[in-house]
Amino acid sequence: MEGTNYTTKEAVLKRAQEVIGIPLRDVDKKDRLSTGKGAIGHVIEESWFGYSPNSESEPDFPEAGVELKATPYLRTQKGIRAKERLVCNIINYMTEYDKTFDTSDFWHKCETLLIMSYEHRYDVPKGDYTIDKAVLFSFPYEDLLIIQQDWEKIMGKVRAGQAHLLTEGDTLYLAACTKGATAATVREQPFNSILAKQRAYSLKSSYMTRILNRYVFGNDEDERIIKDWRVLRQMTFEEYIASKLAPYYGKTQLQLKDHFGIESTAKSLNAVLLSKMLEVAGDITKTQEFKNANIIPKTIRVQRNGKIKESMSFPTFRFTDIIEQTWEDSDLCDYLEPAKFMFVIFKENEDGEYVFDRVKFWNIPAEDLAEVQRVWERTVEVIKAGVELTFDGNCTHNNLPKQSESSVAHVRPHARDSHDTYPLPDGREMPKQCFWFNRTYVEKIIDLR
DNA sequence: GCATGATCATGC
DNA sequence: GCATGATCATGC
Repeated sequence: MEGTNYTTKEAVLKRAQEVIGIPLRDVDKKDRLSTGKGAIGHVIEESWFGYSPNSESEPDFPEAGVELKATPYLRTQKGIRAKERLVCNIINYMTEYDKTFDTSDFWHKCETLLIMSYEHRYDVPKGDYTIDKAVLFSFPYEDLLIIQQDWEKIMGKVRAGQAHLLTEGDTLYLAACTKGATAATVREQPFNSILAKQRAYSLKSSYMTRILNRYVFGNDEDERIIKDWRVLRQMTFEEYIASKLAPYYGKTQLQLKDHFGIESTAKSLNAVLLSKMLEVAGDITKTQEFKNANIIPKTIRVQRNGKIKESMSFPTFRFTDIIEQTWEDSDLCDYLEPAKFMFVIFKENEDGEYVFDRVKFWNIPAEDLAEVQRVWERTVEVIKAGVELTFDGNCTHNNLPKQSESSVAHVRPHARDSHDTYPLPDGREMPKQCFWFNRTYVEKIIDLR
């Protein structure tokens, strides 16, 4: 049974707000709290609103047109952050593709959300948790335009017979995340006999962080890149960025510096240049669009010989953490799969100066993510078995996955020096390491080979 | 010339 | 003090 006792948005919201501050162990009548994933949502639905959890295509309160979502957040030094993506309904590839956004299952179910948020606290029993906020959420129009573009992109792949190639990084705010008992849960798709992973519509955790800050906690807005959202009726976000930057293609770093009157050091120069070109006052990575969509800018410098000198690094990992993780919930997968990279490409000219060539938006394709997974799993194996370290009098060599072993990724040190270490599970110390994209793989991504 | 290990520089 | 982007040094 669905939440039929609450037939208006106001009635739903009123009831929701009455649970604020009550420890969940006092709310839970059916001893649901200990049941793992989704337990808190179930407690609210069953014990507070008095209906059984459903996974149908109707919203939880059909007459009121409201979908209930209990969602956790974290308090960090940098403020409120969503703990995870918000997962909505499973995508029925077979029926959804010939709908429009307005008639889609997603919009039917999630047009209005009742967001009930609670703080996730490690080492605190779930019974002590309380719902802290309950708000009705409708998507602001400027976000909705991007979400519609995201929906079209997802359906574009389904219509092209590529549902099996969907990944979270394809889109900006609304994503198709995997959902199923195991990674092997698959479904049919309409234009290809290859079975595709079961996926659900989801709001990226980066976008959820924004919703929580702005609409649930009422914190200040970050600066927007797109001041007048109506441009998104004419073009996609990526096209807009490219249109703003294109006039500067072909200029050297020095010319751009002069043009904008910047006196900056090498490291932050490119970030500052980007901000100027996009007419953003502050830090480009702090804008709404970049934060919402998890866009990670990376500068790539192409040498005169058409090659890239260096591989691309990612955050370091702790040996003792990584062996506790599975690939699906690993830090690396969390980082890479939903990320949208913005490569800012400079090319060296005859005079040895770096010329702004272009930007390229990119996210990792499913098959390459699978290769990263292979490298990651081998890394975990080696660490679990005990890394072999040999000192040749100069350098310490190891047997973690090397660049020569994969076409995509490898593991290498990323530390201040060889004394900047993390402990191995057996107690030995090893210089901090991280995953890197192979130099040659980056060259392939930006069409150099 | 390139892979691999090591380290520097900057900003928060 | 640390994370992160960037780069160097050595040996095959």
